[in-house]
Amino acid sequence: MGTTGRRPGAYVCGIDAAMDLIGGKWKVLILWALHERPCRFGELRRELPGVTEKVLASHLREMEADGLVHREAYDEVPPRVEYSLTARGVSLNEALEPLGAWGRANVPGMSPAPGQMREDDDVPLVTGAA
Amino acid sequence: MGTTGRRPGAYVCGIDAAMDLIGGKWKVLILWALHERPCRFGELRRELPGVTEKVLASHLREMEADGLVHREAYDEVPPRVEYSLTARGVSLNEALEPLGAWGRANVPGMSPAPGQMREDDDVPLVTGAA
DNA sequence: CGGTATCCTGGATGATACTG
DNA sequence: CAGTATCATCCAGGATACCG
Repeated sequence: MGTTGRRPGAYVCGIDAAMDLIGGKWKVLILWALHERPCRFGELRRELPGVTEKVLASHLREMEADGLVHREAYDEVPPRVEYSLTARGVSLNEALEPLGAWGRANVPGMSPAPGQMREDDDVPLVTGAA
Repeated sequence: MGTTGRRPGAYVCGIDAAMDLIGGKWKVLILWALHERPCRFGELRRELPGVTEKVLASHLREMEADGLVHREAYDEVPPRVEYSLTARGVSLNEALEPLGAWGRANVPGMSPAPGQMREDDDVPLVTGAA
């Protein structure tokens, strides 16, 4: 699933183990969107400009299998499904924090034109949770 | 270069910006190895079981271009080249710390058989650099 | 030793169409 | 709305061979 293709328990260090869970092209963005608020499938799709249903669904299923995302299906008509982060997902997101900060500080092309940016770029910076 | 293919400055958040720099299959491992000590090309190759020269060279060139790795070529016979981390590389490595800790704690298949593991799994945890 | 030059492949990603 | 099914594509990564 990940980027490394090193899945079968042959990880060299914790980082590439974690990387395998977020290696998908949209996974950190999903984590990101979901950490804001639970989202329905369609909402999520709108949050991630350019993702296709197939890929989104597939990523979501993988992340669910990895225990990062919780899927709640309501048996209604029309159907409604809500995705949210599990505690594990939240903690992963927090572990990703410093990397995000580093990227914001060190990667050019991050400074977005005002009105063009996602304001939610300032994150909680929690340290107490899992 | 990265995993996202979102390079041209169209990053959604700092995390995927950073991810783009470490998305290569061996990049975090290179960062990892180099944070231990500067390495020659051949050493590096031995550190990363399974990497090919082409890919290693290519990753190294990208990381050099990204300002993460410094390449020092000594004009000797036989040729000698030493790779080391730049301050930027060191700081990225540090930003990766929490993710590594998360992976070690949360991903099964990480608990290595004694003697099979890399003991260098405990890292400096420096906070003052870069 | 420290690479570069080619060719090739798998699998992740994308496009499109269809369904309960 | 929330997906699944199929087919097409792209390219990072790998294999191999050769060079200064």
